[in-house]
Amino acid sequence: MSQALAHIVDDDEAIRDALTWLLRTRNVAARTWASAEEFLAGWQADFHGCIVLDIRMKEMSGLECFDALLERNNSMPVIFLTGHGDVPMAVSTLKKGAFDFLEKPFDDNALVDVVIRAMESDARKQASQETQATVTGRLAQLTPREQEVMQLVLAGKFNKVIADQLNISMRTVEVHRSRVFEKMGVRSAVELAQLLAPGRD
Amino acid sequence: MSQALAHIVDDDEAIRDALTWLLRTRNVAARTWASAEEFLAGWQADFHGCIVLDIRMKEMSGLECFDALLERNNSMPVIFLTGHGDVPMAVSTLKKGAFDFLEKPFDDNALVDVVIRAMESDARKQASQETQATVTGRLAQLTPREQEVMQLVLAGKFNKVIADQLNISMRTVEVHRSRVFEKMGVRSAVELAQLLAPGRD
DNA sequence: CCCGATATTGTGGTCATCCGCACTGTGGAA
DNA sequence: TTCCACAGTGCGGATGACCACAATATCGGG
Repeated sequence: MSQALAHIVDDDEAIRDALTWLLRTRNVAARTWASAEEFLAGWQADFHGCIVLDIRMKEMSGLECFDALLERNNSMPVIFLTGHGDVPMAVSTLKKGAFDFLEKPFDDNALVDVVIRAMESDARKQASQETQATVTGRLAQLTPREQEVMQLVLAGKFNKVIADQLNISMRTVEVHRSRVFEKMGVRSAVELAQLLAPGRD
Repeated sequence: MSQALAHIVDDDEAIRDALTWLLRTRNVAARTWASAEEFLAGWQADFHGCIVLDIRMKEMSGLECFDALLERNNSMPVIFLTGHGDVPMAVSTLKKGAFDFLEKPFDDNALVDVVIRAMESDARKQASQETQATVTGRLAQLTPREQEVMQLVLAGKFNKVIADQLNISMRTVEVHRSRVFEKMGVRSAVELAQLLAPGRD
């Protein structure tokens, strides 16, 4: 997994260097990209940290870049920088999920604070997504029959009822049930319910 | 429970009348308030629908009114209207949870669409909050001892272990456990776990 | 053709759950 | 003082969950 980085996307080298220096003095690792196209080309799904995105750039704008990232299911928080902001633009980006929207000239410390909050937010999201991925992975290891039985167990049905419904014997249900618990890493139906309740698929 | 209303808060009577008419033609019930103070005085926790809030008003501004509503745990979505919007203001209100932020002059149909989406959003939130309130209410009906036993049941412990831990007999645990299921309206520990997993207290 | 994964079933037994019935004790409210 | 909610306890039985041991059967590869 790649390290958490603040990705600075701006076509002005002076700004890139200034921001990088600013963040480094606060112990925030940064990487710079000279254009939206370059960033999108280098972007990978396992990137973590946050993105500082200038809106007015040559060729592809920050807004277009943001839309492209949304389509790729980017998970990193995006902080917009703009010189001539207008309200509808700010509103629409925030409603689309941007983390913040700052107008130049901005306060150096304020930007760094926002970046740090964004990176903390991403770290939290990442942690919960990883546990979620573990659960999903374990679910994938279940055979079709086991998943079927699991659903009925979660519905609170007795083994006897499940057996009737699937036209199999109680003993077979017990075997599947046991394998489900084993593969999912739980030891009771209660734990299973708690594992699957917050964030179903 | 009160009906869903679009609450229009603006000190300009012409605007209030225009918005009311606009919404009525699209079958959205509206109620007007001539100032932030008046609205806050009349506001009740069981209001539902949405709030259309002008920012620049005599005496208390829309922003101050919004902050007051946040402190009262208002649940209705707030749509800001402003003549001379500035970006930081829009950003900060949206980050504080405002539903939208529109600049005058705005498109009539666009505003109505936003109001309708806001009211739909509130209806959904209200529905989930009501089921949550039901659960919380039932939890409140449990005696302290019953809550204690419930926690241990949810931790997946056997009645025997619970009995040891609370220094009581297994039979007593069974009685409490049974009462918990009865009061919470479930028939198994699995249902209980599912009821309490999404949104703990 | 043999192997592994999947699905299935039975026997017999242990442990846990759940429930009705009967009973004790305490502390606060009417 | 009487009534009631709350807490605690024992007995015995019915039912469900779980497990070790033991098997059969299908299917897709290697």
